[in-house]
Amino acid sequence: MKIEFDEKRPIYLQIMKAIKQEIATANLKKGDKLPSVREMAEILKVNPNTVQRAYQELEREQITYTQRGMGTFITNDVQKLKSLKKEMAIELVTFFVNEIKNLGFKTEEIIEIVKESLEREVK
Amino acid sequence: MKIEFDEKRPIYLQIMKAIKQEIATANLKKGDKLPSVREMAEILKVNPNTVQRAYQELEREQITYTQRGMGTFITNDVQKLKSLKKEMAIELVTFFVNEIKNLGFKTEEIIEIVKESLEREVK
Amino acid sequence: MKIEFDEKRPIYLQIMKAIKQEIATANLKKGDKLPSVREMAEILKVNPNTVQRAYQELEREQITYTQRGMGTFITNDVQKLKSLKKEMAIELVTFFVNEIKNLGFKTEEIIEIVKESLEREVK
Amino acid sequence: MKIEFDEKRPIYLQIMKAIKQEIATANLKKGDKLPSVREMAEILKVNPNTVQRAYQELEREQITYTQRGMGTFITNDVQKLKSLKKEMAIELVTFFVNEIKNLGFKTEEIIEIVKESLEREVK
DNA sequence: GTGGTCTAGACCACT
DNA sequence: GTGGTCTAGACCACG
Repeated sequence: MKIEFDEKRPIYLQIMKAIKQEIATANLKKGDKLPSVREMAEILKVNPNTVQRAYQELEREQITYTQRGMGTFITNDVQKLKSLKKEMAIELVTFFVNEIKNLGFKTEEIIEIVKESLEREVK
Repeated sequence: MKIEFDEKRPIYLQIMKAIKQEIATANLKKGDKLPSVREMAEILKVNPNTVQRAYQELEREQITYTQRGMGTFITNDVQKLKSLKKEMAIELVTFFVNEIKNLGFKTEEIIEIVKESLEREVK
Repeated sequence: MKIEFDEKRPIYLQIMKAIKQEIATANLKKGDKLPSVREMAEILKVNPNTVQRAYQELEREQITYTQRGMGTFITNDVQKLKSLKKEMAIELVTFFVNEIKNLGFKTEEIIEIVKESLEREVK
Repeated sequence: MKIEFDEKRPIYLQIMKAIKQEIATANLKKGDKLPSVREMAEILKVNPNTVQRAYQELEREQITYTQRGMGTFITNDVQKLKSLKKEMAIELVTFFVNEIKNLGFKTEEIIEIVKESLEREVK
């Protein structure tokens, strides 16, 4: 796992997001063990406390669970994992649609803009 | 002008954004006078320093200009104002496309999701 | 505010609890400002990070809110504050009743024991 | 014996507590043999080290004793077993009374709350 | 080896 | 001055 840190946003949030994306793309599956706090800290060239913070928040969101002395694991609640991808997508899309409407674009225009952007990506 | 502040993100940035959106939707036009720092501060129930900061940054981006003793005005550079809308849209869309791809969605799916979301909005 | 730290339990949890008790006993009321992180750290002879952690968790529980650059305040949600006392009491009592039943005491005995203990306190 | 582990509190303490409760409710009597460390570990789906630790501490508190090659047994000191129940009850009650007073409840109120809670339990 | 907590000290952006 | 984040380094209990 590699992360290009944004420098502006809290690192622990970026770690959380990266892990969530790994789950969304099924690179991380239920029950998978995450690297230990120290390992991950070394991988990311970051202080262990920062990783700890990220793991803690993930656990609070019930995306991971920890077993004393064993490590941190992706939850076995498959439903949770499925809904995670959906939730992230919905949040992202509604944010996007809101913002773009605030700029005064109409429905048809928006579709057009997105298509354009996607084609540009393909190149 | 009313803003629902997020409290988590810098207030001055939220003010800047709101003003830019007013410009994008043509509620604010070239040469329009902005409320004075104090007026705006009172309207938004915010510290004058915060408004000051927002105005300052807007001027640095050459979206506004100030005339001593007269106040702060939207720039007369029409080109600037036009490109503003486009820039904001592009930035938003590329951000969106990047993020949604990171979630593992394919091109066709993305269009579908956006359409769905737009239809939901219409209701 | 003074706290006698337990040494066994996390300090930040003990700080949180102390603040909640201040609220329950109405020593802290809606909108009251808490000492700044640094002040409180000095008062309690504790590292600022530890106080920070306590404040953060309190905010997550919506018992406090923070205003950027202004400080941390008790929530204005009176309902929340009222229910806080009730919640704490209920949690405590149900815990107690559960535990004491697990020891095999019967209803009448329990009342008796509590009364005894209260009389002892009075002395 | 079944235990629903809390995962937040040390497992070995939870095992100790469960055994003590079995004694308090007379499900375990003087001289009774406890399951071997390995058996118990399998029953509770727990690392044998953890059970070992629990048994060790129980022995340190002279609640059990071990005979080499024979296993671990509840002490024959009937006095000890009787006082165990009393001790646990006293500790629990004084803790409860302390806490509830810290919430600002008065003596009469406390009795009332406990009664209410007990009635609710009966239903 | 594992996570959890804490101290010390620092830097930053915001008000 | 305020909260928020981070690093460095340490200690602890647990498995």
